[in-house]
Amino acid sequence: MTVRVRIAPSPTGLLHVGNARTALFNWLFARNRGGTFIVRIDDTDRERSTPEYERDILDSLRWLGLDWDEGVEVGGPHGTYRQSDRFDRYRELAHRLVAEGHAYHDPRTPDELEELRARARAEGRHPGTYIRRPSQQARTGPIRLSIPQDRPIRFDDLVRGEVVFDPASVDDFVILRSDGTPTYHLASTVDDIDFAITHVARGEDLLPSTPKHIVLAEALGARPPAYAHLPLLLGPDGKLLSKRHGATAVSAYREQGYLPEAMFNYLALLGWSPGGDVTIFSREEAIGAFDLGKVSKHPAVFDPAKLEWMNGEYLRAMSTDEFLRRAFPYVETAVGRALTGDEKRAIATIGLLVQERVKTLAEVADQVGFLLGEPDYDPGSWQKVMTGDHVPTVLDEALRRLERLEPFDHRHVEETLRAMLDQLGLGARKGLQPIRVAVTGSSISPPLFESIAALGRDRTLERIRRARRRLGG
RNA sequence: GGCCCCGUCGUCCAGUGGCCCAGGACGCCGGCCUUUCAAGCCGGAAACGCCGGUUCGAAUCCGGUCGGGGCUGCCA
Repeated sequence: MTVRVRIAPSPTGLLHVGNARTALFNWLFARNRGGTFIVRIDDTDRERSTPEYERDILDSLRWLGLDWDEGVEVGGPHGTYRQSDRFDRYRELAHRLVAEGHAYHDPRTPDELEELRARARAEGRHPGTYIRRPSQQARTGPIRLSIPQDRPIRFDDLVRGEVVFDPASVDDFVILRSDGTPTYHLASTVDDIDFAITHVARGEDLLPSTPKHIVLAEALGARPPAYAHLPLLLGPDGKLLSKRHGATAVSAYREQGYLPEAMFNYLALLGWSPGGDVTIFSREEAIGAFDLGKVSKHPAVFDPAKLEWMNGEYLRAMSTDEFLRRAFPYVETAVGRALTGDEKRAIATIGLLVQERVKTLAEVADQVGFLLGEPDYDPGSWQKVMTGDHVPTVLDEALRRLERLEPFDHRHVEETLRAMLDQLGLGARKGLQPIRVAVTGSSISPPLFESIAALGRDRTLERIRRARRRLGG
C-alpha cells in the first residue's frame, strides 16, 4: 500500500518551527517511501482561524521546500482539503454513531461534569473516569463517543513502540458540540479515514488523544492509521517552545535572512539524524536516509545559536554570485528602496569579503550600508578610535596620499596606506582604524582597502575630510 | 492529583553487549592568523541521573528510584 501522510495545521497563528519540523518529517517520510504528502487545513475553530495565517503557513511550507502532492491550493480527489467545508459530513457521521449506539447526547451541565471530574480526582483516579454515558437518554446536548471499558486500547507507535492505555483513563469525549460543529477529534479522525491516510506523524502532545482517535475510527468502521508521535520542541528552560522564548515563526527567521536550506537541515536534526557524525546534509541525503523508526523519543531544545552557525555554513558554501543575488532583496528592504546598478556593482566588489563574515542575509545590509549612503558615526567607535593625538595627522596624511593615487584600486590603496604607516611610525591598528571609522562610520567593517576601493575616491576623500572637520583644529 | 511519554557533554546528534577510561557538531575557554569584525586552523574543559540486578563483560538488557515533559475543555 502506498504511503499517504498529511499535516493539518490550524490557521490560528503563524507557522511555528515545531509544526514546521512535524511537516518536515512527514514530507521526508513521504518522499523516502515514494508516497503522497498532503496539506489539509484544520479550521474547525472558526473564531480564531484567519486567511492571513493560512497564507503564512502555506508560504512558509513552500519556502522550506516542502511541496505537497494533494491538498489546499493544489487540489486532489478529496474536495477543498479545508475542514470548514466538510461540517455536514462530520455532523452526519456523529449522528450515525448515536444511532448505532457508539455515541450519545450528553444532557449534563458544565457544573455537573465538573463535579464528576472533581470526584474522580478526590478519589485519586483519572479525571475522566466518571465521564460516561448517563442513565437517562437525551436528544440534545453535545455528542460524546462512548469508550468501551472492557479492554485496553493499544497500538504500535512507530517511534515509541507499543503503547497501552487503560480505558478507564480515557473519558467519553465530545465529538460534536451542542451548536452542531465538530471538535478537532472528530474532524481529524474522519478526514484521516476519508482521505485514506496511512500514517499519522504528529507531535507527542497528541499522544493522549490517540486512544480516542483509535476508538472513534473503529466505531466508524475503519482501520486506524499507523501512528508516530514525534518528540516535542522545547525552549531553553525545558518547557514547550513558545513565543515567550523568542522568535518561533518560520517566517520570522525568513525575514531575518535565514536560508531555507539551513532551516531545513537544522530542523531535520532536531530529533533525527542520518547517522554517524553527519551534521550538514542535503535534502536528498535526508530523504534517502529518513526513517520514522530512527526518530528519537525525547524532546529537543531549539537552539537559535546553532541554527545561526548552520546558516553561516550554508551562506559560505554558495557561490558569491548566488550569495549576492539572494542578499540584495534584504539590503533593499533595509534601506527601503531599490539598489542601483552601480550600487550592486560596488557591493559585488566586496561580496566575498561580506559573505565570509555574515551569518544571516539581513546582516549584509549592516556590512555594506556605508556604500549606500553617508553613515552616521557609531558613538562607541568614535570614542574608542578617534580621540588619540595621532588621529588628525593620520587623516591628513591619508588624504594627501589618496588624493592623487592612480589607479585607485585596493592594491594601490593598501600600498600607499602601508607606506604611510611606515612614514608615521604607526602600527596598523593605530593608523588604520581612524580611517576605517572616517570612511565607514564604525570600527567594525569589511576589510579596509577593499572597502575604500569599492567606495571610490571622491566619496572616500569626502568622508575623511568630514571626519577631519569634526575633530577640529 | 491521575494517565502517558522520556532520561548520553550546557545544547543537538552518534552509539542497538566487548571497537567507548564514550565520538561529531553548536556554544564556551585558550592559542595561531590578522587592519577591525568575522572566517579559517590548532588545542582544551565538558555527559552515559542514581541504585540494584542479568552477563565473563552494560551507555547499550531488566527492575526500582529520582528527575523532566505532555495531556487532563463543548481549544487544537
